[in-house]
Amino acid sequence: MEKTYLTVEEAAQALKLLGDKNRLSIMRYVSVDECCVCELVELLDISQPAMSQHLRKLKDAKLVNEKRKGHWVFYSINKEHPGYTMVQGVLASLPNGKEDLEELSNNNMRIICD
Amino acid sequence: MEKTYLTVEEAAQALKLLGDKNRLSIMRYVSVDECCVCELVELLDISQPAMSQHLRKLKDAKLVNEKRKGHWVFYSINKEHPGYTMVQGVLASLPNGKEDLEELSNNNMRIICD
DNA sequence: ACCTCATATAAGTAATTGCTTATATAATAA
DNA sequence: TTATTATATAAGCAATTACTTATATGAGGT
Repeated sequence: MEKTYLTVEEAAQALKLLGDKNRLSIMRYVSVDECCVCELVELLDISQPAMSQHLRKLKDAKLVNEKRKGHWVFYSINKEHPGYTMVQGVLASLPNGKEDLEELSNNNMRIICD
Repeated sequence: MEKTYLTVEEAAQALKLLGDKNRLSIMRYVSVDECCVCELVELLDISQPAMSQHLRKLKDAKLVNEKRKGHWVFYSINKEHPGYTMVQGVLASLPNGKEDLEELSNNNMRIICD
């Protein structure tokens, strides 16, 4: 596996997006499992439009994938992004989002959206 | 060596600073060797006040150290920063700044400032 | 067709950003 | 002291940011 580099511009563009605590948390969660918008709203405690706007930025930068399932739209980390390795490195220095997602499950809050 | 985590806020603050191509390049250079302001101005081709302002932000966040030597002020990466490991991970996905610094040396441009 | 739910978009706004130009400070040399 | 050099700071400004509220879209159920 050959090591490939990002340009400074590419890296800076991705890092700028990660340099917001809400978006960084979104990445933390969608790197564990795909999440629907309402789950992320629940986890981060921000408004639905604010969440939608953050997700659009991440999607425009191709850092996340979008997938519709009926009413819901699920987002997941894009492992094909050239900066994926860098992003994973960043996320590795943060506590894993898995616990928070499991807590959502335990409270039967995954995909409630009511 | 126990693994320690950053908070999302701590990481986001550091990443926001890295999310600018000029500051990211500064970090790229000062991680290789300590650099004086005029060298960084030469390397990045931005104005001296703009450089000074970027350095102040990095210094305020303690991502870099400052050291005076006569006329010159040298900056170097702060290995004691809690986010140092994360920063190194980010820089590892970029081409090393060493070549550019060596080119400066070859052109006898290190600490000219004239 | 209509209603509801999940999500997206639009428009407006206050705060922040990264620059510019001009000036101040700090260190050394004459 | 005065001059020179390296760097920092101040003030101003256009662009960008992250939110808000209001409205639109898209999918499913009745």
